[in-house]
Amino acid sequence: MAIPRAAQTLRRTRIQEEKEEIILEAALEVFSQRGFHGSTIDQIADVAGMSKPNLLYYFRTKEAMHRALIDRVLENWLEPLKAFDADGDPEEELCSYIRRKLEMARDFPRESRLFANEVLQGAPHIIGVLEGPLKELVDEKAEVIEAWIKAGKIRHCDPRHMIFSIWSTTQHYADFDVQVKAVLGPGQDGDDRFEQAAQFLEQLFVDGLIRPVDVALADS
Amino acid sequence: MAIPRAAQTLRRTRIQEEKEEIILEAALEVFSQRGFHGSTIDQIADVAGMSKPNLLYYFRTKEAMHRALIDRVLENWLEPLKAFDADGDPEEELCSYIRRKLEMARDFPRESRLFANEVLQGAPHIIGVLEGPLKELVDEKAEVIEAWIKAGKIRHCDPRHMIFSIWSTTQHYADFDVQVKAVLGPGQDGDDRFEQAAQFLEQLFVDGLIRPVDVALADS
DNA sequence: GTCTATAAGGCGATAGAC
DNA sequence: GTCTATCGCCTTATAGAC
Repeated sequence: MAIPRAAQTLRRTRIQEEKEEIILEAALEVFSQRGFHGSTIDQIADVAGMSKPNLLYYFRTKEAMHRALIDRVLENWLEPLKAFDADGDPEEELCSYIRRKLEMARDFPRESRLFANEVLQGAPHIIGVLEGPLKELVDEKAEVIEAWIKAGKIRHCDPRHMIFSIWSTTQHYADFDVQVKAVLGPGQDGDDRFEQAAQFLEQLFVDGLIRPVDVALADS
Repeated sequence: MAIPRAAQTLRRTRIQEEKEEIILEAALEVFSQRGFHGSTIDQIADVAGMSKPNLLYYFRTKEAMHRALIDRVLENWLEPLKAFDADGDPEEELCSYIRRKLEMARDFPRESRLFANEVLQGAPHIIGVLEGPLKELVDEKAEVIEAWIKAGKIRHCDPRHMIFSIWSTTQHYADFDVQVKAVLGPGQDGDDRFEQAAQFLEQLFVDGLIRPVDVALADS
């Protein structure tokens, strides 16, 4: 028996949730690859193994599907930055943040590309998130970094641009994966490039932002 | 008088070139903002101030327009990396490359987004360039950097991932401009963020890759 | 060279049977 | 809940007058 639409947002059956899960998984696959405008409901229906009208039974419009997907993915996406801790050791926190972000680029490239596509095209659906929750989160973490600077634990630098540089360098391996693989050539095994990236980036950020402050220059 | 299509590629009149110029400028505006699939010929025609059939007189298909645009923009886009010189001082070369790339992000953000859109969606139209000319160029520059490393002029690191990190950090300010502006907030005047980025990135890369090798740690 | 008109097909969304 | 059929719009591309 059909359940009225209004009730769906309040209480959903297990089956409904499973179907929505399948649809959103397919939507992630398609939206992340071709962007919102480049994607069609047909493509998503194909991937989901369902008919187009059936998809539109669960999500009334293409936009609703996209919005639901964004909402669903956004939480996990911001988690690494939230985990950034003021009490920890700066070098350890920095490295662990880089590592986490690289792992996400490796394990959840579609999520990264979903947001990249969105932001690249002007972020029409999430501009509110960027100016609200995201900005507040960055402001909060920027204060942590400022405190480290004032305490002499890391070099003086602009905390916000430091965060940008971590975002860009790590997400690059998800968003521009085709280019990375093309430039590195075919001699690579599996996920080697992520290991190499981790090593390079940890060195870059640690030596660039931390080491010169409190560690004497000993070995090369 | 209509000139046969076949002749257009061989010899074009000034007027034809000017018209094509206008169309490609409009195409850049639209394609860079919405990606290939999200863009319509109508939108490009509007921006160009011409009728849709008129556009299709100069470029027979939407794909042809896109291809011509990519070809046209690609040359300038690779120039900064080509200018990377083995004979120069590593610190100077590195800084000047970063500065150049940041200037391009500031002055030609549409070109950056055009490629970002393309690569993000799997680079269907330029995969050949990535695997051919781009890879070769990077290979060549990687050797320069390797030579610097062996000469003890910069720290040991992976040259290709070093190039990736410069690309990603600088292009971030073009491709994700909306997000950068949202996070930095409204208190910014004009292009301040590019100045801040230049300062941060030069410090990061110089201290992270060069200074520890041959400069004693004196001042903080 | 540029226009209006239109063909041909893709797409989002709905109708209604089951 | 899921299907087939279809509406109505948008988009690429062409035809043909000027």
